[in-house]
Amino acid sequence: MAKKDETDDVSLWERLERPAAAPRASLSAGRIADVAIGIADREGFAAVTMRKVAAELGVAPMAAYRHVNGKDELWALMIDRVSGELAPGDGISGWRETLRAYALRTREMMLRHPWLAHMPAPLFALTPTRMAAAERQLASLDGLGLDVDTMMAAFRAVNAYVHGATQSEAALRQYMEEQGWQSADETRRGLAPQMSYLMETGRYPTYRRYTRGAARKDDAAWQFETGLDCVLDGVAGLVERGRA
Amino acid sequence: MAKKDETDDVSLWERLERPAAAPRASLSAGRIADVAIGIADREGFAAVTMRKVAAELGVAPMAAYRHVNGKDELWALMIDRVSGELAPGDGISGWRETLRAYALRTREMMLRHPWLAHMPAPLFALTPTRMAAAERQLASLDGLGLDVDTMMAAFRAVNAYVHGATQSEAALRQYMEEQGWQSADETRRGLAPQMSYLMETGRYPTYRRYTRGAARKDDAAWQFETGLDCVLDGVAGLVERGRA
DNA sequence: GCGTGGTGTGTACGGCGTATACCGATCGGT
DNA sequence: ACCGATCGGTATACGCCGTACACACCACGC
Repeated sequence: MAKKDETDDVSLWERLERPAAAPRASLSAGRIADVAIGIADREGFAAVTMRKVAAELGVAPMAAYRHVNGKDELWALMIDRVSGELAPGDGISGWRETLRAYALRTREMMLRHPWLAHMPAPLFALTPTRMAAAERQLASLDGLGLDVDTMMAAFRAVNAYVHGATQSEAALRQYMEEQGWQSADETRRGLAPQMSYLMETGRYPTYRRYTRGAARKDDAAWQFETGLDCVLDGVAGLVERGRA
Repeated sequence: MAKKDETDDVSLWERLERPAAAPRASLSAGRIADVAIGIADREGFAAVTMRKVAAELGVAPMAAYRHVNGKDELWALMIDRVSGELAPGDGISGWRETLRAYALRTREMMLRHPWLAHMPAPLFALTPTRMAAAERQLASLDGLGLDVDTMMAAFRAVNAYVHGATQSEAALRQYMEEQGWQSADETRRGLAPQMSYLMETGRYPTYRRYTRGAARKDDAAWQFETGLDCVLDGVAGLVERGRA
């Protein structure tokens, strides 16, 4: 009965909040997730293997399955753990400041853990730590005269932008690391063989003008914040119209 | 010499544009990619296997490797093929109409092919068909008084939003399909065990209010377009300031 | 007629996720 | 103080995966 069936039936998160349940265990879902996060940070998403996690814990490959139902659940745990880095400090007030702070911290988190870009997206919604972040952002939009649908749409718009923008930035960084490229120039040199064929077709004149003449081409933070402020300006419009 | 080394050295895209190179082959990179896309559409991202693709082509597992360097290259091909569905029809004019049309079509494309959400992001940048879409969107922002950096930032902002928003929508749909849930109500019922524990903690009052009282909770198109118009409003601000 | 090179095949290797059966230690009830 | 139940970790095994490598075939230019 007890634990095995519990692992099947009860929500992962409910199980997690009963630390007293297993005092004589050397493993725990938290330790497993931490080791997995370490591997992912150091060696990339694909290197996270049930067997490698177990090895790093000095334990047989199957041992982890007593605490985690499978790889999917491990992923959910990794996301939840790492999302603890999201909560911004005190002293922020107002919806714009709140959403902006979360956006910046989300970007930092995803750049610190580039493997997040590979995670199946639905997992992102349902972990408790992520829900807490969502709650705080939603609450900052409360009381401005918006209906709940519009509040949620605004929240989602900002977060969709942040995820989309940071995913491509993180994935590029990770790709650079895999290839051993250290700088933007080195990357351009590495990508040149692929790129030059495309550019020489003459089909992409505007794009070409950008690669030649842009001043902020390598300033990822500027690009991110410029886009972010666009989205926040749009939300501000929504808020004004809602207030009226 | 010839083909094997060529497969290693020359860009995939350059190879593709020489159809005359191999007249007596029964396979081709295009056919392989099409079959792979079919499998991904029907059975999901994880079901795309070199072996399964080969089987569907009635060919030995290793045969595909004569035309495609490995699974990564197959992915790039799949993305490029499917991106042909992006180009919007005629009769659109102005940056806002152009960006909006691409956004809507990108969403439709990603919902038609939910496996796109699982693709490593850098591949998205460098395929010829995607570059063509980028070029057309960038060109629509040209001549408005924006510098190239700002043009690119605006383009990226819209596309980041579109990808982020549609990824989570597509991933949710795919998850529903995996679970056999057909409707929004069925999904809520299926998610309830996970959800109710979280909600009953009382930590997410605003979120709870949304799940109870929202009118457009299941209108994904409305949510997408509301967010999209936010972002476009933000870009409009950028354009106005650039014009001044 | 014959080498040559492009195309598909067969075999094999190492790694993966995980089902299943197992074993010793520990605990609750008596 | 005992004893079954249960829990944490183990050992073994299966069927899949991507792909390296050596080989067989066939069409062609000479």
